[in-house]
Amino acid sequence: MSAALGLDTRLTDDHHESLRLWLRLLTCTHLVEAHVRKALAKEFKTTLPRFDLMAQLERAPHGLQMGELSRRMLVTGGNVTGIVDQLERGGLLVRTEDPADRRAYLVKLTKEGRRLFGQMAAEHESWIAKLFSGIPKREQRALAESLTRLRGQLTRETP
Amino acid sequence: MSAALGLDTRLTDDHHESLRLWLRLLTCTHLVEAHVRKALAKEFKTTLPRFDLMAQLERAPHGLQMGELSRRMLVTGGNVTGIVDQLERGGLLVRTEDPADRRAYLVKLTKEGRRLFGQMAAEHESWIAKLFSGIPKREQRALAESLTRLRGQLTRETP
DNA sequence: CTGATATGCTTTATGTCTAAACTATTGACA
DNA sequence: TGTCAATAGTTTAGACATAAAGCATATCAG
Repeated sequence: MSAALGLDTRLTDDHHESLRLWLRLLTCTHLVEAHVRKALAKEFKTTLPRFDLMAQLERAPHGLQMGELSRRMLVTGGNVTGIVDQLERGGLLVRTEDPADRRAYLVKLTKEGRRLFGQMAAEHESWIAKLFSGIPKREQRALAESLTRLRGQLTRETP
Repeated sequence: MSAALGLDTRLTDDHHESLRLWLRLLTCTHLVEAHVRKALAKEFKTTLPRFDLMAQLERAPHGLQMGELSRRMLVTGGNVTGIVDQLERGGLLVRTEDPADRRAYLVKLTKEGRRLFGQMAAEHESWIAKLFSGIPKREQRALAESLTRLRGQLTRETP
């Protein structure tokens, strides 16, 4: 945690401004991730990737193809296969045939999956709110907007 | 009841604002990470965690204990063991005895490790600069400052 | 000095992630 | 229509990550 602090303080040169920003991004993300991962494990015996995948499905009631899940989660296809396998074994989602393409599945939450995700999402939101509670809402909004521009830049840069 | 309801919806909005910020952070970090990971693999046949570990050692010429590496990199000790093993096998660092504590090592870059890291760090910095080049320096600085406050909040929140 | 406890590191079991190779289906096109 | 590249998904091998248990050494209280 004092990790990037040491590195950052050394990078006072203006040429390193981007590098410093990147290290801050990385550190903040890791800190939040660690907190959420532990909370999900403790409270729900589950993991962040599984929660993430369920969150994607929640927003797509008609189901998503594996590849679409992969793109939205920014992970590779093989990875999605494994996570879907586990959630399917747990009865939280199902692979259904895609009537339009016999190579593809449409992955959908089960009723139990929706029920459980509802519980988890509510808790998750309150964890996040608490973690960010020391930052004024105005600043949070400004941060989010800057990051939106950055995201646009990054997706244009790396298609 | 209606008073509580109004408060509730306002809190929920705040929650969503934080959640939005968190998702942006995560997405931007993943995009940059993916880019850097691929570049490190392609140009130097190495990985981000190894690069990261070497970066920590570079700033500590007298060497670092495994546990200190673990704390600075925000990962568990067992993880550091594996990465140090690989870099040691590759001749890029050495475990030396800690004269002050016979349980501990001091891990140090070798001359070859310093040489290689120098090359990688220069390239790495230019990749990052390019990825962030669409964001004005002034905005980058503001972003980094906001993230510094957030980092402070997070390390206080999750000790 | 001695025993209890804490610390530094490694090992193990499990889960996540990538890249690359593989199977099956689709779709374009000559 | 027959061919063949592209696409959807899975599998494989290997690296990274955690938590938890284990071993060796330090440290401290009595």
